Amino acid sequence: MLAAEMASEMKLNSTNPLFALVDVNNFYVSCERVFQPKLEEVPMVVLSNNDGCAVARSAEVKALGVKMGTPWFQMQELAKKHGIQAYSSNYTLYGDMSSRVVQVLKTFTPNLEVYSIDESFLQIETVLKQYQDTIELGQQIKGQVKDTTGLPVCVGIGASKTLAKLANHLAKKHKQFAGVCDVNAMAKEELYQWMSETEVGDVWGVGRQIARKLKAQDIQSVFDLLQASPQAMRQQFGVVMERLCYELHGTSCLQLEEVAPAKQQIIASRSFGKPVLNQAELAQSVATHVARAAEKLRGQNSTTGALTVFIQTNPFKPNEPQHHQSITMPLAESTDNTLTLTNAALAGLKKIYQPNFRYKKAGVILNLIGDKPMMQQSLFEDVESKGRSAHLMKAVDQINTRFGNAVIRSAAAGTNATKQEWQMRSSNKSPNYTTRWDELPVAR
DNA sequence: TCTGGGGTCCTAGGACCC
DNA sequence: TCTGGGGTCCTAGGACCC
Repeated sequence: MLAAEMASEMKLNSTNPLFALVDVNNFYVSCERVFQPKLEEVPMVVLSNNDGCAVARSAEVKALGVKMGTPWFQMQELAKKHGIQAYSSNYTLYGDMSSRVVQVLKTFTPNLEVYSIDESFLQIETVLKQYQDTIELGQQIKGQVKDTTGLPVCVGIGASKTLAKLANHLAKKHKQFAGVCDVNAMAKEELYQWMSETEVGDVWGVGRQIARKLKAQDIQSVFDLLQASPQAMRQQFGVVMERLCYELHGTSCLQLEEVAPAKQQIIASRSFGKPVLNQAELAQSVATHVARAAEKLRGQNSTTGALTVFIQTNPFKPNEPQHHQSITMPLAESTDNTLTLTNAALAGLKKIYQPNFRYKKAGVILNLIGDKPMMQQSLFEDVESKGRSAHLMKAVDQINTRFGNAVIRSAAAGTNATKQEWQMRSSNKSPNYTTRWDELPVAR
């Protein structure tokens, strides 16, 4: 290599970002263990709402082959055989522990993105000079978090977020890394070796579907994916996949997001422990969900212009009659008022509720995009038989009965009605089409 | 009998406008 | 009335994440 090239490469390296991903091991399980040290080494799981399924597994349970999301009732025998203990989840506790971890991480660098309840990305190239090397920094982070919170973490380091994720995966899986892995400092040959031993499905952003399609073309390992042309991957899977390929090559495409953007939607929903058969009980649960959602809404200083209510029967019981329905209620003006939202939600529920179904889940969604009233119509019932126009008409009818002068956005989309028939009025200032039911034409 | 609760981004394709 | 290109806006649905 020429001196000039080397110099330019050095310069490039000095400004290139370096990411560390800090991830708590078996987060929920580890939280429980902090407060009950006797659970250390005990095979255990933390269960979802209603103690339905395992949402966290200790290392011992993972080793037994128990998958994430396994229903608790399905692992009864295994639990008995291996003495697996189960705990109900305590999200308040986990949230608190999570922020303590973040506080510790912020003492290393303010350039930090809280990615999930148990993971943060740190941008570390600027603070590196205070340490011997990246491994030293990683070990310091790991030690500090453990000393301060009692929680075990692994640290993965790489030139892109995707590589940091991969490094974290290696640190978790292979003991010889002692919890800290830097794929950036690795010799190329070694990295490629690890990559060829790691399944392509383990890459951040490659889910089940894409992994299946990749494997069908004999792209089995991360290394195989690295060999593929990003352009070809884009052709097949889209731009997200292309970015992912570049990231694997060490070109950072995904930036650190230090300020969490405001949510675009807020969901509050729950499954019922046992089937619910009447509207009154559904109403009660919906009201609770609205209250929670409204709290979250105020928490981020937003208002919402529309609210979706949905109710569902149990999809795991295909032999029972299924009823999945939702309705979006536009609001006269954007609000964060619990009472207003509750009234709209209950009115919506009244419209979609049908007796003689065994309901398993209810929830509400607040749509916040642009703070504008927003309509999303999705009534699933009878779509096939009635066709789309009839379907839409019914939706419009339902809303209009309640609101008289309904705000309908894009109501004409997907129907056979022409522009003249619909006579929609719109302007740039008000992107919503306002119309009345009695002005709507009959769908053909 | 018992199967979580959140979120995001992207694409395809229709309606519409000029 | 027909044809058509270029562009925007919108929704549904798929795929992914923890």
